[in-house]
Amino acid sequence: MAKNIKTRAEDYSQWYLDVIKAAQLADYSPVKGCMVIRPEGYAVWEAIQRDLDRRFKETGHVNAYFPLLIPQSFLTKEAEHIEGFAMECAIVTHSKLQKGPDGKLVPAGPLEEPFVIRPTSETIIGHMYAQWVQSYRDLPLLINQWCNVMRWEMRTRLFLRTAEFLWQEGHTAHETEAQAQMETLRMLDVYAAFAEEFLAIPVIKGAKTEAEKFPGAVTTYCIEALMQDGKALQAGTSHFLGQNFSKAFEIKFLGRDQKQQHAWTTSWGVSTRLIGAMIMAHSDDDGLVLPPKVAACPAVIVPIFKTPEEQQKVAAFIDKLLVQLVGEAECAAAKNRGTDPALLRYFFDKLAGQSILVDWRDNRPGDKHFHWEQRGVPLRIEAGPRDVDSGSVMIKKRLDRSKEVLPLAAITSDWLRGQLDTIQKAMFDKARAHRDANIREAGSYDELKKLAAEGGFVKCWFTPNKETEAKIKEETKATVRCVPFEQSGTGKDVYTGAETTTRVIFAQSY
RNA sequence: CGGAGCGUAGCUCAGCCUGGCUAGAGCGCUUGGUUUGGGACCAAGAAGUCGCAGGUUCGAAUCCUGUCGCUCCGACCA
Repeated sequence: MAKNIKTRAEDYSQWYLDVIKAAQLADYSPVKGCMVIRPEGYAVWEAIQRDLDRRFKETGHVNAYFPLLIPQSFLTKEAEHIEGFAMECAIVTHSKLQKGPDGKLVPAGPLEEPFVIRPTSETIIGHMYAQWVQSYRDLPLLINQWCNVMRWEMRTRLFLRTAEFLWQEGHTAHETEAQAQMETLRMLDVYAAFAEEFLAIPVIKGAKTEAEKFPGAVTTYCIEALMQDGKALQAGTSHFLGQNFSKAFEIKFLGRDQKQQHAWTTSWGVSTRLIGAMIMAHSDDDGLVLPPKVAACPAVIVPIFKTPEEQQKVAAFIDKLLVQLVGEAECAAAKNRGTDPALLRYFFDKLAGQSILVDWRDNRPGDKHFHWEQRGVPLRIEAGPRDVDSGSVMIKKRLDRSKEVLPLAAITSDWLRGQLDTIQKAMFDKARAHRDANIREAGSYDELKKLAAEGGFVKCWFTPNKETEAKIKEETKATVRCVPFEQSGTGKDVYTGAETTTRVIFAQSY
């Protein structure tokens, strides 16, 4: 039992923070609501970026960068958009600091037009697209950017909601409505596949209701995940923006019909919130559990020894093990990287940025056990004098705490890949089983109230409507997380009793 | 932004109510030694302008006012 982590049953919120702290994923910053993402945490973001970016390229997108500062006037061009974001904008109003009468620095050089720090980039990108799009031949325009954005949140939580966060935002412009619609759904599929295959988090795809959609969108689609405490978490969104932004920013082109028309645009994004989702979906009372594909270190080798003689003996044994896992060339290269000799890194998969660590630190084996366990490393390979004598190693799995003794010859790179794949799949299956066990149906409003209070996804017949949703939220704390794509049949609206063809998922959410 | 709680060493906290010696403990850290297959032990040592700013007082970690930050609950949101 980890002594620095509260259990989920004791205090779920504290558990979440303890896991982050124990794994050294992030730290608080001196600025309210902001966080420092530490190397262990940033490695998770890099893994996410690497895999998602590949998926974006595979769907024909290219990366670019648009500036942090947006002229304030841009925000006002789309009415719904400004209404949605006005309350959480940070504004830059001055260009310099000067010493005041009391010697303290005060802002000086007020700007003629204040800049808003991007809460999202639809406006500035719309402005640029208006210049870049002249003809139907310029379309589609498929651009993504990786950047930070700022939303002045009142209540923050590490990774799940911070004032500044990292994300990617894709912005596309199309010739026809159908093409933009198709793009919106295509990227939602990319997100869903990514969440399930890479983060091992099962998601439900669907549409947001009018009340929950992105300010300025015609339709917002989302992937919704269920956390271990029964709360839902929006893991990604994809917006069909119609012509709202192209009209606000004059993104016009000469069509095939020789007439000027407005482009159809989309935008879609996922953020560092995914790291929070991953933590809450998989971790346990002992700390972080990383899906193998996310882990920068998928396996750590822990030598066990007492005397210098034993250390030498074990070192020779581990050298053999490493040759089997990463090859001789990498073994030689690893020793010349100038990193901490007590914590050597051997690249296992350079493209995926994954390396195997060998923990030669002068700690006790028990310390190392907790160290790597709390950091979520999927596999531990232990080798001590007894193992050397028997020609075997001890394999310990983070996910289920299982132990297994295997002959040295069996521990090859293929074996490791196989193990990691198995663990990845087991993690997804486990999360899906939890999710499925927590989807329940409500036939009446009383039942919805009861089930929503218990947590989990609650399915029921319901025709979305802003006023009713607000009332239900007030009474149950639950909101419509999404209107799933799969729909069939009819039933009685859980609130009004009227016949409806729409089934939705309610849940309390993050 | 409303309600509640908390800010004292890197971490967890005691001391505050009832103001008064040089501000404490455990863990962690450093050094030395003994140890080492699931969070070792002994010894020595470093480390704090008691969140910050005012005020009351001969004297403030302690009382008062303000302010900032964190956590939880609510409203808002990726």
